[in-house]
Amino acid sequence: MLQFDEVGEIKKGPWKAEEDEVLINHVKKYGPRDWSSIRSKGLLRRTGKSCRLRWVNKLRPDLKTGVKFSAEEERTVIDLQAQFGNKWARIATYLPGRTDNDVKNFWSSRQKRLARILQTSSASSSTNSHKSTVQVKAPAFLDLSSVEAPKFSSSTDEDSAAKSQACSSLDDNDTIKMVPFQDLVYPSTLTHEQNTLQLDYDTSQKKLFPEQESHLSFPQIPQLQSDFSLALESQDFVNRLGDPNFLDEFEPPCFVPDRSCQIEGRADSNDTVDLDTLISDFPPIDLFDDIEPLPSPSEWP
DNA sequence: AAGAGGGTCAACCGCTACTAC
DNA sequence: CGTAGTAGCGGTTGACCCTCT
Repeated sequence: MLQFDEVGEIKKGPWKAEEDEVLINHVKKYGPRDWSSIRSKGLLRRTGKSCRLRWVNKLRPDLKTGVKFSAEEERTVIDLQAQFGNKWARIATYLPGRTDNDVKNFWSSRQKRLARILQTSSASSSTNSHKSTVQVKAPAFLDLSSVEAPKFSSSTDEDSAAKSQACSSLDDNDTIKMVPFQDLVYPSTLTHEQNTLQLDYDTSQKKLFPEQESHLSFPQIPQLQSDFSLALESQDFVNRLGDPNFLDEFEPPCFVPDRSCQIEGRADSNDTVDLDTLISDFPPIDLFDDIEPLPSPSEWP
């Protein structure tokens, strides 16, 4: 329903096609400026602010309207948000066709989703003191015998160092390399039987990562998953998931389930988390905290 | 089929920065 | 330098749509 300012007859609410047309004509004539003159000339009963917003967010000719954020764009936003914070307008300058409003809405949705998932996860594990178990059902073609259990059950400095670099990622040649990643919690044991990987977590291991105590409940798999998420964005990588020898490229404790795998978290509950959901929901907000800052905008291609 | 819940999007509001006088 | 007007930005809200139960 349209609203009117009692004093100035300011029109609010959704824009009509006729109003858009007037606005577009004004911009064609004078350029994207003098927004308040639109009202003073009696062309529209909208404030200058409202006109500017409408142009910037909806009428600009170069906008990607109705197109979802690509994986590349999502990565860019996550990356730049880690670097710049909530500077949506600045971030939007790196994304052709996207407005600050688009970026803001994307981020806000993502935050809500993450919050909801983490809330659910912590609720599901809150009744369990020190143990949680995650099972990964791998597709038949994966040879789980090639997966070795990590040896992270003690808390020596050596292991701690190993943990800090125990996250795999892809280099330019799509091969796996180890990179520092401190946000992971590793299973105390990893066993496999037929087509199921079982990861047991001893959540009492607070000594190693006291600052990560909040992560020592269920969502360990999402944290591992963040790495898969990065990896799976390489199409070639995805294609090779069907290769029976694929896992041979991985070093323990890394394993890469197929997208169709189901991951079950059993922290005193029977939660089932769909892998695709996890992939789309991660990497976590702080995933990029430990990587080097991006080059300055002038250095961008 | 209907209601609830969640996600997305457009638009507004309040504040700050900038600019002209 | 101070002030008023304007532009721009980030946060928030509400409507609408879709999915699930």
